[in-house]
Amino acid sequence: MQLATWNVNSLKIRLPQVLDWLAANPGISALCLQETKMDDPVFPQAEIEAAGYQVAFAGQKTYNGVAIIARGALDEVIINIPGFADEQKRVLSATLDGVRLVCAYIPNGQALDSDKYQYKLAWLDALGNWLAQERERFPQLALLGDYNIAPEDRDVHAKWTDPLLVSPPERAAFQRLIELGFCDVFRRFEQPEKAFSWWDYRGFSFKKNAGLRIDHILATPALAERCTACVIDVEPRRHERPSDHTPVVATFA
DNA sequence: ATGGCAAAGTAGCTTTGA
Repeated sequence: MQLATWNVNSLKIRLPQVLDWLAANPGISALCLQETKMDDPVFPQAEIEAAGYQVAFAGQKTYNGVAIIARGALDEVIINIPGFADEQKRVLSATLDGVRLVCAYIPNGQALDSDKYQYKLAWLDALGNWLAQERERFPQLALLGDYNIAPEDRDVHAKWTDPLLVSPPERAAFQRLIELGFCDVFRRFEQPEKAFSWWDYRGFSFKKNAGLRIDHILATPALAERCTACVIDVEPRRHERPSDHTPVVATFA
């Protein structure tokens, strides 16, 4: 089983790239998308199903929007974090072959003095509270998405000066998930130095590999022990008109 | 200190992202 996450920064623009990537990677069991940026009535469900997949989605125009594309049936689909009032469509959960998938687009935060930063921290608190329960209901659970947090300094290129995405409260929120028992499966394996999942569109950042690792796959212990590989696939970032993020893929026995 | 790039909404720009 292969699980993947990709912030596509508009599915309207990126749908052909998503379908091409799935065709080139036929072993993918589920692909979690963030920033689809489209309302449900215009979601390209028919095109995705025609390619041989099932899909669940929770859309919003302009901002946010999440979806899960899967090879099999997606059961018990839930939108957002239960009990946490949120206008924004940022979380979508479903069960595939006994594995609970949580697709999340964690808020960016904009700036440390912004209301959006406080929203981000409150949001992460609610996510942690909820997942503390979900991991009991679903021993095999993966949290896949754009976390908008670079957990450690090695996940950040040397020229990054903005405190956002690396601030102690943001990293503490990530660490809390680790303390709940979730495993950053990427770090279970030896990885190249300067492995990033996002590069700014500006200033030839990708060419210079000036990026951040902010897209992650966290797994409960029972699922993490099945993990045999986790890689960042930079190929789509080389494409014409790419998303600024690239897919992260984890393989499970 | 600032812009730089891309996308969306909407029609000359602004807002947001990370």
